[in-house]
Amino acid sequence: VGAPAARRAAATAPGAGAGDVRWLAPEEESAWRAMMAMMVQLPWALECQLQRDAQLSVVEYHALAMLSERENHTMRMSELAALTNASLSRLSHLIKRLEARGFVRREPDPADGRYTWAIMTDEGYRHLVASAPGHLREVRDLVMDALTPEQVAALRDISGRVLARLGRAETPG
Amino acid sequence: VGAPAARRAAATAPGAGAGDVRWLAPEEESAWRAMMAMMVQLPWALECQLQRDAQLSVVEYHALAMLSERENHTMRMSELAALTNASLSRLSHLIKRLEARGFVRREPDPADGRYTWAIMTDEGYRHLVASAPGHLREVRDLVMDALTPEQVAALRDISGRVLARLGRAETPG
DNA sequence: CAAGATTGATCTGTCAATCTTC
DNA sequence: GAAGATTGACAGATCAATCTTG
Repeated sequence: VGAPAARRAAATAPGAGAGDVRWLAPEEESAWRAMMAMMVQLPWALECQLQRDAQLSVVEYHALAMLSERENHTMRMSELAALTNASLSRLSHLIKRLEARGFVRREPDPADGRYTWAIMTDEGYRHLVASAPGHLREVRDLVMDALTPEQVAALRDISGRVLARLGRAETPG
Repeated sequence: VGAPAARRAAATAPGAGAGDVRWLAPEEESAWRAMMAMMVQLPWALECQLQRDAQLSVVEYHALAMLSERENHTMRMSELAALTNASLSRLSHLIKRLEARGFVRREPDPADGRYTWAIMTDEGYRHLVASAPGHLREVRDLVMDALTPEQVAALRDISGRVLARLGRAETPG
């Protein structure tokens, strides 16, 4: 992970537990660099396409897509935040913007006032439907069509394993 | 890619070229969702660790790491920007901050004043060396140790293919 | 005037309160 | 008081100039 020069130095460094570090093997190093580059450039490309063609960010699109899968195009803010990998605070800001554009509206849950329902409007739905083909084309073009079916399956497994590690740390103690 | 509900609607939509869209197969859909979640959560986890333990962002760490690999810990701003997947503007702001902390300094190229050299200081190098083990541990823990050697190799190939697609679009015309 | 680099305005996300409801 | 949700202040990235050098 970067810094072969730092590696040499750390290998001879006195304290700070540097001695028990297992550095990356060359295959790991190259995999890591490629993955990091992809994780920067791919989201960026998706952002550009969606912004240009649909004036939406990827999270905004994702939020609308999640809502479209629900009865009445409705979901609690907290659940929507979890599904879009966003903090509640971020989602709140984001939905406020979509609300100003008329794509979503909010209502407190009549049964339990602590909850807020995010409700996609018909206009929001139309916008999503109009935006979907272009976004999908980009995903196909940059990822799915670049990979073999075996690689797509491997990608799912790999992502699943990494996500399991990530989830493990979330509830410390 | 999201919106199965939108898929149904788009399938019956009249115009706008929605008819020629090839939607994602179920295996593709699940791979895509897992990958997207990973691409959000993994960078975030790395940011948290580095920020907490070394007061560095991932890009900042990456920039220092790239500098550490060069003779005299020196590189042109434009080259460093390319290697860190950052825009020149972003790097300029970023280096300014690192400069204020004494980790880097800048000098115009004596031979060609258009170029600027970014030079990592000894203090910056010491900080990088001190930060590397913790960052590496996180990468191992969340990714490398979660995967088989075959999966690591697959990840490199997959990333390479996607990066090739991404690179293809950069020079339009 | 083309390319490297910097700057300032703006937008978005994060963080740390705060508010509300149960 | 705990959980869902919102808010405002701040930090960082982008974009569109701008400046400089060759």
